[in-house]
Amino acid sequence: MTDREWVVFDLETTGLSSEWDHIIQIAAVRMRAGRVCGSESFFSYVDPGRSIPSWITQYTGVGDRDVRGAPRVDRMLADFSAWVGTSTLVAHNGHRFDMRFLQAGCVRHGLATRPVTYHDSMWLSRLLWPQPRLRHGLDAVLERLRLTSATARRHDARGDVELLGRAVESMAEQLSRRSEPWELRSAEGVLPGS
DNA sequence: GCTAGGCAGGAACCCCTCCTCCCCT
Repeated sequence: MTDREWVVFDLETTGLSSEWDHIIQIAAVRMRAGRVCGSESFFSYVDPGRSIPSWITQYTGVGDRDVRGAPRVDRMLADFSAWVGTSTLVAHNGHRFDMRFLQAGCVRHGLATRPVTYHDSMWLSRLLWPQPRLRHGLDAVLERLRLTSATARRHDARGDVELLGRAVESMAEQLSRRSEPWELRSAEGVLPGS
């Protein structure tokens, strides 16, 4: 499963609804052969074209001043798509959150799209720890893996993607050591392209 | 539009429908 290149990414947005809300920050790291390539990262603020709600600034640390002059979502998505190339995307709760925002951005701007394969790192967590009633949120996963960082700021895309990259690395390594067969679920989303 | 939207997964029940909880910002 780790023979393909993976791009682990995280979005910060103005809220939870891909219909009503907008991306304000994206960060990503590339993984090769199951290892995060520290030198290969992607980061951008995104101008949502409207004021960022104060509770979102409190939550993420991202305010109007940060996104002023930043690319709009259509430009960011095009740049991100070029950077991703043929890699498989990975995001935490990406199936229900991040991938929907990527799709919504493409639809909103009428961008031609290409298919992109993705995994949800929550699926990795459920595969590794299938016990019922176990939580699989990022905080719970980080706690089980005993992953902390003195520098990574949670709820900033750069901080979250640093921690998520290490979590994905660790979970993939633990799964690869298993003797019994297993299969990681994948799905198809979209990025700009043709 | 604003602290909220919507899906996944389980239960009950027989193949969909309903319910509850999770998880992201």
